[in-house]
Amino acid sequence: MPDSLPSGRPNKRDRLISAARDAIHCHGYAATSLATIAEAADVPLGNVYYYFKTKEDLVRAVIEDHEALINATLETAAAGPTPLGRLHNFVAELRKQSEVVVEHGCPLGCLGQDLDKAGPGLENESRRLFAAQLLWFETQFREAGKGEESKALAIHMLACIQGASALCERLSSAEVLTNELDLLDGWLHQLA
Amino acid sequence: MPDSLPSGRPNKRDRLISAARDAIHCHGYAATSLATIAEAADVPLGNVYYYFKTKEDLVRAVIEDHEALINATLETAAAGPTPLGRLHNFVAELRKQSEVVVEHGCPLGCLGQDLDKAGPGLENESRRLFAAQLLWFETQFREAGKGEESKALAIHMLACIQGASALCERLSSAEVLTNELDLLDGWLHQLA
DNA sequence: GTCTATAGTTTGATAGAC
DNA sequence: GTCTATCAAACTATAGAC
Repeated sequence: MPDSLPSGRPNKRDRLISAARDAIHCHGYAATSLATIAEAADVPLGNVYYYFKTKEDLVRAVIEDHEALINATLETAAAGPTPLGRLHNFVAELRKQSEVVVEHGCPLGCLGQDLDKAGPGLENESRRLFAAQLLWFETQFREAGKGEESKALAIHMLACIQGASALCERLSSAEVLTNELDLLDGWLHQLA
Repeated sequence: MPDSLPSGRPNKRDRLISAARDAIHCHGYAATSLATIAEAADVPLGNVYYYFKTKEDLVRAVIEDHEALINATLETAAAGPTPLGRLHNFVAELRKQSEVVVEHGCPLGCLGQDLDKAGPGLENESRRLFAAQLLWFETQFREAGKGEESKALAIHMLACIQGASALCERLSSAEVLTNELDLLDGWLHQLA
């Protein structure tokens, strides 16, 4: 019988993914052991391998989880009348994460670097973390009439977000992130 | 008798630091073993501990090496008549590193994240990697008459560089980096 | 200063009882 | 599906001969 549904806590598979996501965000992929993840998820170590054949398989599920989370955020931000307004909405969503970012960095950005450094099985997965964001940004810019420039604008916007998040963590200053997001809002305003 | 000076290759200590710097840049701190570093430096594993008491000590020496390298780059860029011209010079130096960045990311940025994720002994060392750069940027902006705004401008410039480098590696596109550096040059020009 | 051998621990992964 | 016990490999670090 399945272990989830109306009952108290999520099933073991989801608990493992969630625990892996958090541990990898805090300590990095290479430094996070399956034992740590299993303990945090309250699942016996040997049982992990029933749900995920390898550590690589588990992090692949974590990537999918991140993709679902960012897609949900994009859907939230999509509730706005104008394309530039929707981009402002997304920036507003980022502001809510500043406490997490100052502590452990951007979840997507950190995992992206980890994947680029990881072995040959994972090194091409990092672009997936940013694909949805980039496409959504580009779509908004295109709808705002930016034409062929839209893709470059999307990349620039994501680069600013990633750089601001990295520096925010490195300097342990949430103000760094909020200041840079202010600049981003100003930049968007100027594009109108 | 010392193992360096006019002879062929650097002494063992410097070889270890250089090998550690490269391996950590390629594969990350946590995933890089002392055995790998020792082999690349052509030093027996047991001998590493004569020069560095722990792996942490070795990465601390790598940090100092990075600080020396970035200081040398800043000195090169400092050869210019105007402060904004010197900032343009620095951007020009960054352009020369685009092949390395697209392959393994910004050496300072990657190590910075690794240090933030590492244990309590290293997590406060990452800001040292950026301190010299930030101070030098701020000095140039101040000399350009930007006053109290100078520090914020320095942080913004470094954030743009770091975000561009990260996305350049993530998307395996050197063009991402060069495009963003073009924007940075344009931004500096506009500040004049 | 240099190097071999190895201790002691942790890791990813498996076997097999229930 | 679940869990204990454990393997084989890799790791940081040390001991001790030279």
